[in-house]
Amino acid sequence: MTGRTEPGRTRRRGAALEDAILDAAARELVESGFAGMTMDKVAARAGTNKNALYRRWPHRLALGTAAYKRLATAAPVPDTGTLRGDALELLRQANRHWSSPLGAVLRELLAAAGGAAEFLASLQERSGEAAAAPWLTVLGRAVARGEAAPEALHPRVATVAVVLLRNEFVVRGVPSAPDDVLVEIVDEVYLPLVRGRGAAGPAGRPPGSSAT
Amino acid sequence: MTGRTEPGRTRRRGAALEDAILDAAARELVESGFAGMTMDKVAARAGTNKNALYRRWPHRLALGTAAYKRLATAAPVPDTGTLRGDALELLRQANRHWSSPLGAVLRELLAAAGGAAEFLASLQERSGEAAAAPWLTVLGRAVARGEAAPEALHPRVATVAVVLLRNEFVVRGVPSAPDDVLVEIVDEVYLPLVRGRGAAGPAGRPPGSSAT
DNA sequence: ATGATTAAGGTACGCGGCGTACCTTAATTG
DNA sequence: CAATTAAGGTACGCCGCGTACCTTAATCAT
Repeated sequence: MTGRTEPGRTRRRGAALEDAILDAAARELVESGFAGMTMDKVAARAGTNKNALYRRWPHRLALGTAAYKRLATAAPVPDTGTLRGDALELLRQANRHWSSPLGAVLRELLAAAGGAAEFLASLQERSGEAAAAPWLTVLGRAVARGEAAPEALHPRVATVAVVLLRNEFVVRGVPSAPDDVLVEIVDEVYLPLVRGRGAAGPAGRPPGSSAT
Repeated sequence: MTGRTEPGRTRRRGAALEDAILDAAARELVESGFAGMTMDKVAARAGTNKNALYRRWPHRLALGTAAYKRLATAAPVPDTGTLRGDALELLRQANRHWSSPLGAVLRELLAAAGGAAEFLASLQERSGEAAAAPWLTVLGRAVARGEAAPEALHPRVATVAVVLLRNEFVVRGVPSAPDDVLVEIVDEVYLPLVRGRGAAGPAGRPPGSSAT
C-alpha cells in the first residue's frame, strides 16, 4: 500500500513488473471503474510508481484497455437445439456481461476512446466483429436445420440481435436489460428476420450490393 | 473577449444572460467539442464569469446538454413514395447528423453521461425514443401501400435500421458510414424484416410475449 | 425618488489528476 | 567487478472543475 520497496522482496523488472501493474490496473478497473482508475492508485497498488507505468503505456486509456483485455473472457457458444434457444442464450450472455461491473468498464472505455479507432479495435476483439463468430455458428446450425434462410448467414444480419441489445445499454443507459426485452428482440426482430428473408425480391433492389 | 463589462453595454440579467451563455456554450461545442468546452472559456465568450454558469447549471455536463439541445434541429420526414426510398433517406439524414461536428458532440455527450439516465433522456429527444416517430410514420405509409406487414408497426422493429447505423458510429468508431453500408442495412436487414414478418408462426413462440 | 433586494461581476483558491523531469538505487550483463 | 539498464522516489507544472466571498449594478417596493 505504501509504494515503498518492501524490505523482503526483490525489485521486480520487465515482464514481472508489467504483470503486476496490469493486475493492479485490472483490480482498480473492477473496483472503481475506468473513471476511478487513477495512475497514482494503480502505481501504489502495484507497489511501484507512475514512471513504470508511463514507460510502458503512453497514457491512461492505453493502460485501461490493456488491463481490460486481461479481464475479458469468452463464453462458450450455446447449442440448445433451436435457433430461438441459442439466440436467447447468446443475448443473455451479452446482457450479463454488459450489466456486470466489467460491462460498465467496457462502456467507459468505449466512451473514453471516443473515436480513436486503434483502441476501439482492441476492445472490439470481444465486442465487435469477432463477436459475430458465435452468431454465425449458431445461425449456421439453424440454416442446416431449416430454421433460417441461407441468405441470413451474413455478419450484419447475424448480429442484429446483439446490436439491438447493445443499443439499450449505450443509448438508453439501462443498467441491465430486462429479460422481456431480450425475448422481444428475438421474437419480434431476429427470428422474423432470419426466417423471412426468403420472401425478398419484388421491390427493385440491385442484386450485387453487399459491401464489407 | 475580456470578460469585463464592456463600457457601452448594460449588464444583462435572467433570460438574456442565460441565452448569451447558452449561445456561447453552443459555439464552443461546435468549435472544440464537449471535451474542449471549458467553463472558463464559455464564461469568457459569453462576457460573464463562471458564477453565472454555476448558478444555472450544476455542472459542465448539464450545460453541455442544454447547449446541445439548442443546436439540434429536426429534419422533415421524407415521403419518396417507396419504403426503400424513405428508409434510405432517413438513414442518410441520420448519417449526416452523426458525421457532422454536431454528431461528434452528441457522441461525446452520450459518453460523458455514462449512464446518467436523466441526461440521456434529454438527448434521446432527438436520438432515442422520439426518433422512432419518423420511422413509424414512414412505415405506416408503407403498410398502407402493402409494402410492409402491419405487425412491423412496432417501435423496436421500426427503428432497427437506425439502431444498426448508430452502432457503426458508437462501436466501430467510423467518422462517417459509407453509403454502401446504408444500402446494405436497408436491403439486407430492414426491408426483409418489415416485409417478411407475416411468415411467423411455426417455431414455438409463446403468443403473448411482447413487453414494453 | 430612494432604500432594499436580487442577481451579476471579479477574483482567488482548493483539489484532484495527468503527464514530465531528474536524480538515486538496485538488478542485469559481460 | 565495472558498465549498463531499468526501477524507485519525489517533486512539480498545468489544467480544469467547482466553490467562496466580496463588490457592484439592476430591479422592485414603498
